[in-house]
Amino acid sequence: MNPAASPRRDARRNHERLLAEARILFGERGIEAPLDELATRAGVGAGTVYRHFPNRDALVRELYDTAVGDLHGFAPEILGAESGWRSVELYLERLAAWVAESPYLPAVMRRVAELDPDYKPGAEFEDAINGLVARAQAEGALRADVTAVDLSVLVDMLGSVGQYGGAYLPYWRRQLTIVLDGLRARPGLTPLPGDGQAFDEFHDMSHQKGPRPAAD
Amino acid sequence: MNPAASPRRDARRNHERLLAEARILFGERGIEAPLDELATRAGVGAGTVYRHFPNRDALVRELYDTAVGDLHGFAPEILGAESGWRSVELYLERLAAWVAESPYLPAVMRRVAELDPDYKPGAEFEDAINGLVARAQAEGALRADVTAVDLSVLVDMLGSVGQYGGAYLPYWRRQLTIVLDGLRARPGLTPLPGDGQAFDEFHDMSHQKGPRPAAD
DNA sequence: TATGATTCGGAAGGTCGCCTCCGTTTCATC
DNA sequence: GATGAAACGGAGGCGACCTTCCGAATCATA
Repeated sequence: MNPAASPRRDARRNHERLLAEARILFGERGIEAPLDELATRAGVGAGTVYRHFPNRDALVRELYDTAVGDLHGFAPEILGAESGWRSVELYLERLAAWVAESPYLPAVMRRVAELDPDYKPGAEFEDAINGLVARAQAEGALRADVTAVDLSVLVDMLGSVGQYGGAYLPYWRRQLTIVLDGLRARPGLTPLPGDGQAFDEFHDMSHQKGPRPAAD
Repeated sequence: MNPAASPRRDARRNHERLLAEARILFGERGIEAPLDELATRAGVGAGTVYRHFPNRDALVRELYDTAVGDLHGFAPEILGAESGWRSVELYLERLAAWVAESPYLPAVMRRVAELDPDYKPGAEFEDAINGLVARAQAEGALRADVTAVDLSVLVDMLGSVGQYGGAYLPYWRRQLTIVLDGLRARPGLTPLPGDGQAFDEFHDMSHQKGPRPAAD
């Protein structure tokens, strides 16, 4: 077979269908959900799942890569905002909304980190986020003691409502508003305790590579 | 056997040991982790697990009940604070810390809600939390448009760092500080969008009983 | 529409974890 | 320390899920 040949139409359709159903199934039942169930939902046989993804990890990896692809789609709007502060708002809003709507993401990220600890395609965004924070702080709009990592953690926190089955998706922007009010530069802010983390630590954290609570 | 008789000492010890190891194991691998593994970690045979907990759900229920018991321990300090605002601070700090240190909790709560949808022992705290919010707002310290449910959601969000394997546990109080600064009453706050939720909705959300993202 | 290559479906074997069962051990009491 | 009751341990049957395999179906090309 020609390795560069484009796959047959039914193969491509099944591949996309499997990815889409996997996002839903893994979001509902976790990334250990039975692949037989995935086959049923996607309307294919079990064998077809394994032709497209040799094993569960290959499927998880591909979900991860498509998620990183999603991220690229957000960059123009967020970075092209008319002010640094507006970029901060968009960064929190757009990414938290995306995380909230992608409940399969946290588990997928953790699994990928277990498989390939040094695979960090998100690192390419670090400079952009740092620049966005610096711009908003230079405007005097964003409090001076927050770091880009702090904002990224807030995205994960706000997006964590996605773990709750979608019931809270219409409401979480109230918390976003509170957070944004807490990020505005103004007199009398409480200084943030401790030092901000480095991006590497943030990656390890959000992919759960750090120390476990108290394993044996 | 006498139903009120206190169990033998070895039985009580194994029971506690199993609960403790289950919290760790479920926190690391989810509540579907193999019970054989639990037996091994607790240093008992598989049969002993099933004598203490007829099935996995019984174990999950007991973990839930001990967690609700934990909650009672927090009430005196939080409600007895010298001001309403200080109560708000303590509420967010103590409970978020507890959630963050209990990564098994979210999954346990969801499972219990599936098993007993009307079992809501936490409802007894509603009045206390509402009172705490009212007091802080009457002081003019807490922004007027937040509800007790908003604060409870923030607790879950801040505590969600517990899902990340403990790597972020030393750092999340930076985000707590930002949130508290956003909760302070002051001129120029952005009004919170939409209406606050009722406690019933919050229960259903945090136990993931609401609608799922897009199940078939 | 004929042909060959590609993809599909689902049966079936293997593995892993659930849970039971009962001979053995530990505990409480005398 | 002797005795009965309670609890323990782990082997093993059972079922669910993973994964492979190959005849059948579908697609692309002429």
